[in-house]
Amino acid sequence: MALSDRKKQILKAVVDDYVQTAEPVGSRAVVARLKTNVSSATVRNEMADLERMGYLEQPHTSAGRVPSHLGYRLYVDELMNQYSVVPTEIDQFVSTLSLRMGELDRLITEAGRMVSELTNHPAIAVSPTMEEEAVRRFEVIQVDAETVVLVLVTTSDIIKNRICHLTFPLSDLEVTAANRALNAHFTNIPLEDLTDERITAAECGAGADITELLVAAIDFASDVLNTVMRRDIYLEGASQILKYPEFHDPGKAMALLDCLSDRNALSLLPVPDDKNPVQIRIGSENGTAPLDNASIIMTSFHTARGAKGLLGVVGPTRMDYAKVAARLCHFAEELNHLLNHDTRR
Amino acid sequence: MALSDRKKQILKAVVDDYVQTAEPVGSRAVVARLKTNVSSATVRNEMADLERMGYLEQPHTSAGRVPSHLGYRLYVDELMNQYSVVPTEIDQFVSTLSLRMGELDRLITEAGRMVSELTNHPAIAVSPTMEEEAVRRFEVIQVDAETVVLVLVTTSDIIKNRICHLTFPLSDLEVTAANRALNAHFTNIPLEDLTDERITAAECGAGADITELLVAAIDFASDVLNTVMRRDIYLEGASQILKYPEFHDPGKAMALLDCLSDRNALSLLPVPDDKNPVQIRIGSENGTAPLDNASIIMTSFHTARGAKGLLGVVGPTRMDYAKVAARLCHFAEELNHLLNHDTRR
DNA sequence: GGTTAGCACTCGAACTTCCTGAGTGCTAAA
DNA sequence: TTTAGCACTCAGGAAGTTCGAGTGCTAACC
Repeated sequence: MALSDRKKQILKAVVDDYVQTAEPVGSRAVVARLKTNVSSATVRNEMADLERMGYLEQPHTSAGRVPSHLGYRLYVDELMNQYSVVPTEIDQFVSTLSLRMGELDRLITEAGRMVSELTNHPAIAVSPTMEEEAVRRFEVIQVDAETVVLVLVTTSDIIKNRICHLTFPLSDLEVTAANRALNAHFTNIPLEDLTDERITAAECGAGADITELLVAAIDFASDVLNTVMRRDIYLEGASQILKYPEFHDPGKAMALLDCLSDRNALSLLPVPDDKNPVQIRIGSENGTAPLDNASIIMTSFHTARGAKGLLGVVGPTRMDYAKVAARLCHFAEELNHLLNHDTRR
Repeated sequence: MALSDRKKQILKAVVDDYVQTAEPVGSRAVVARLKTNVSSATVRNEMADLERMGYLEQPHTSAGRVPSHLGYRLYVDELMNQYSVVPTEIDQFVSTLSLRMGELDRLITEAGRMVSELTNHPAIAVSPTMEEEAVRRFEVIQVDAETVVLVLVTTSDIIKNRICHLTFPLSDLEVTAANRALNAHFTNIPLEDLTDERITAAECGAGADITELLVAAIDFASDVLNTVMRRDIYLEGASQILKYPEFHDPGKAMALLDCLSDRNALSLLPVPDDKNPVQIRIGSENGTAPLDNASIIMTSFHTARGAKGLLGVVGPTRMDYAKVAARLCHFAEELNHLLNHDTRR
């Protein structure tokens, strides 16, 4: 049973009005917002229909109507305006971020921070990962006799390092040997194959006593792969949620923030795919109590190596979906540009 | 004019009670908390004195008393109990953090996260820096023909890296030359001396066309030094503030969080020194409106190279100073241990 | 002198009651 | 099918009331 065009217009008007005012919308307000010359009584009848169909709700008899989750869903899927993004915001986003290129972790949190600032919502950022990650390149850098820095580059171009104090001084030769051994035996193999036997094997081939260094390096590598493959999730601009009257109740606000600050919050997020590059999850669709009055919009971005990260926002169900989704899309796009073309700076 | 011992005991009782209940404290509650057998009337007289002296305040005539900032100050300086920290908490702190050693940035935020969790307050963490920072060591690592990773270690052992795509392929020889040139000409000189003239000079000595690489490296170095010398400030567990009734008003909570999320929040923080390794700033002592009802406790930690970072918490003025300060001290101490002894893992 | 019992007084918090007005649903006419 | 009209509902605010925790003061007491 399809909705008449007028019903859709009325639903759209209700959502638009409610998003702006946060107050239940009455029939007169809808009339004021619509161009057509129908009376409020007509609108009332239509609204009663929409309520019966599940698109609107009434907080109490003598109040106006509020969109239901179903109403928002229809709005998001069919009705909402295209929103154009102000270029200055994009500029701001790009110029702030281009200062942080090269430090991937920081870039992600910084992107979250900007998104939060520019959308006025708390932002969620998830660091990019690939399904299978391995070490692509090892490097041992000697800082002083007993100190080295271990650097490794992963398959998806993430670079990590660790400073490492040894109990024995190392010669140049040993450093070179370690370098060769590490790159020969421990690159391009998956995490689970970084075993002790391999270390022994590598060591035999090296012809120098560098066990300590090798062990440290492999230890480091497995830490890194563990960390990298465990996607990190960042919540930025949490306090923004307090701007919205639906979260003025500190209990609700805390429940929301706590559940998103959790390291396992990832499982709560909708993940965009090729068919839906922007995922919108509304209220109870989130499937967990603290998020019942919240909506989440997520997009993805990817690094040059194809690792996929996520970027999104949380807000009240009464969220300006059009505006926020549009911005988010643009930001993700710009992030892709930054990550893929302009790698030097 | 010094306070009598009994007055001090009464003040202490008021603070202790108020910290626990968040309700103005009446004379009877004080009597119940004191061991001495004085009547509530006596306590009332003393409390009236304490109010006249500025240590207590009365929200309204028919209510109990609340400590003033001055009262908290005296409490903190002279009266509060020594608090002993539960070892399990320290264990938790240490074991979580030891997983993150070697990534300094992450370590700091993670430390903040733990502090916030274990104290139930939002935590502030400031990344360590030295007054003067320079590059101690450069390394150019070739990933493929046109791609290198630049790694540098700063004076205070911070390690940063950047991946760098060049327009020309590089030979092994050129990489070695660049390495040598960078370490010969650009280590141990302060940020402001990383000038173009030096690049030209270095290049002449190198005997190979590696300008592009050198420029990129120096560019990177100055970025890093800029970033590193600009102390970064992290606010973790922001939502904790909502636990406290004094910040149930979303406006106040937001004002507080916004002012601390700001990148320039550093100037608002008390900085511990040798004489006061734990700085406590109470309410209006903070000198800015959004922090009038908040107190800040800060301690410092330092890296092996002596760079000093900060770790602290924010809370309502009605904060359990004894408990929080004690924990914070222990955490900072453990962080020092981790950073200075146990660098390998 | 300091300490205490007793008492009148104060005033916020919580609970009523009342009123207002926005908004509804329904009916009957256009 | 639309509209005007009207009776009805009910949240939210204003005004009034009560309740009780807590005070300051006085006068007696040690």
